[in-house]
Amino acid sequence: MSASSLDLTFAALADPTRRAILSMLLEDDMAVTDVAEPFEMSLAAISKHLAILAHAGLIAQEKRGRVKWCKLEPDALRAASVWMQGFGQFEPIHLDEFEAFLARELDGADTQGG
Amino acid sequence: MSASSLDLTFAALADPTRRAILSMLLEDDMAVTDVAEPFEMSLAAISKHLAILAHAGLIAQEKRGRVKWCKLEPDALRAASVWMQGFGQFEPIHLDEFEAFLARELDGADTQGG
DNA sequence: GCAATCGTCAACCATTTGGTTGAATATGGG
DNA sequence: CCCATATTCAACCAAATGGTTGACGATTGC
Repeated sequence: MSASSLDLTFAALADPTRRAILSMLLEDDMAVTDVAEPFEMSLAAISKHLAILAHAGLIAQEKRGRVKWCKLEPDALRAASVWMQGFGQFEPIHLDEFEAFLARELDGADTQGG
Repeated sequence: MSASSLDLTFAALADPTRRAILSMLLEDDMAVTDVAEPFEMSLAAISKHLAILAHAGLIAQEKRGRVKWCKLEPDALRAASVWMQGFGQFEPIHLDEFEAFLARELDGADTQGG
């Protein structure tokens, strides 16, 4: 209970399905059903994942009509990013690296059956 | 099983005790017993936490004599940092922010009873 | 109005997680 | 050698996690 913001953020990011969802939302806002479409799990499971992401502040959900739109809230990553960079004091990061990651992650995260 | 590197990293970081341990190791290498000292949980519990951090590559453990030394491996954070920054494209991060975080985290992570 | 669509809720289940305790395995020192 | 120290192992436990299914409440459109 009452886990810290960092707890929630890192825990949310620890699941590959949730990271894949964030990657999808990076391209465009999506309805819950559309988020669920590429995954092999039930809509209810995706709905739970989205609730976890929303609770961590990583996405915002807005209901318009019967459709609930999900959009990325990248600012929520800043706190965690601050935390991590404080340790590493890394050189600047290049987009290439990030895109390589996304490619590797998406190549498998959408076929997880359990 | 066979969780990805990012899975392991983020999952390891999701626990406040483990983040507190990393913060401690930021200042100096430490023996397992000394790592455990400020916490209210058993040595075995800390030993498990350290194993999780080591498995995620966030620390290295080297046994010299009967003492097992733990040291930070900040490079392991780079992959996760790359991932996160790709989303946020944040402005440069200042050490002040990080230190503020550490202060807030340490002010409570060592009194968690369960 | 009524059926179809969108999404969540509730109950359930298996597995993982984070902790405990007590015994066991090094290792070091008098 | 024998005892203390340092750490892990093994068994156990409660609670959390990630999934399922079926029923349910909203909303839309014919």
